Amino acid sequence: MELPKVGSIGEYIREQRTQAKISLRQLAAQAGVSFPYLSQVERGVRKPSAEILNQIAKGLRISSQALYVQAGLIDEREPESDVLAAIRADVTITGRQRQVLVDIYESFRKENKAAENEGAQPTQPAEPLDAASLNGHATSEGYNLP
Amino acid sequence: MELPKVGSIGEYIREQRTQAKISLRQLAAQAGVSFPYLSQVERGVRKPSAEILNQIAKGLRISSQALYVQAGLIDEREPESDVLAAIRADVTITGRQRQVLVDIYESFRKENKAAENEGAQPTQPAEPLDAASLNGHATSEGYNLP
DNA sequence: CCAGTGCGTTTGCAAATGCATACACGCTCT
DNA sequence: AGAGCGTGTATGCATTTGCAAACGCACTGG
Repeated sequence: MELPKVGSIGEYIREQRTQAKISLRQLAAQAGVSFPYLSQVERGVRKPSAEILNQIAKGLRISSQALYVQAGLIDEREPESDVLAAIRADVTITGRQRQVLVDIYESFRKENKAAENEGAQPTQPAEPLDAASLNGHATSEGYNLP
Repeated sequence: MELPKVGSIGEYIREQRTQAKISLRQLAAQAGVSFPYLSQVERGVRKPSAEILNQIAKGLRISSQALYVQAGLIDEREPESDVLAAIRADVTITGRQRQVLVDIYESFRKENKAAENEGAQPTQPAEPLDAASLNGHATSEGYNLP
């Protein structure tokens, strides 16, 4: 067994960045790293240290552990905590709210899977979500909910 | 700001090692790193990369995450809700999708809390997010909070 | 007494990280 | 035509990682 996803950490970061629709420099600024270095990291030229990885995770607003798992730095013995199970087990929300969350999550999964199978389609496949209507700019300013 | 815990990771490793009653060289061998380097790491002279950390964790038979937390590489905020933790740890959705889910969930929580205190009076009738526009079919009937 | 073995530490040194600077390309104005 | 601003990329260089080899110290036993 060779290591399948050794270099995938860079791809993953770039994927997350482009999905978030922020530029390399923006992410670098938010993460507190230099943009040329981030570029090299995304292409697998350089392998970032844990600190850099952590800061990138912060800049991307994703969990550090997700990055570590992708980088193969965590054995991921756990079945990547099931979101649906957690939602169903939550007693602080109503049944209807639960249903909304489940539906949205599943639709995300479905569209992501569809995007995968589409291969490299230059045009953005169906814009999966009107996230802009939720928070406007998720990137620069902090998001605010009423 | 965050410089104090630089050496604590080394202390932690050494603590774990002595507690396991194995020598520096033994641990180095099991972890697949050189013993001189491990010595430096334990005294805070060198700061190991994530890979080394992961291997040391393996050698110590402890969870990688414990080490990362000690090294300050994982923020380990309070347990939060299981739902949020699961969402943040999910690698199958994009950062923006993640943020949408988090926002929706938090808004649910907030409104529920407001409903508790106010009795049955909807404090803010304006829906914080039109999640229905995200997936269209998910909640055709809409979801007015009780 | 001092060879043999274990321990942890120090000492160079190749290789890598991470940054600042400069570069090439694309786009929009005036 | 350019100037200007945006993107991502190559290059030079200080700093650091991480290792192999050599070191000092304590304990054994032939």
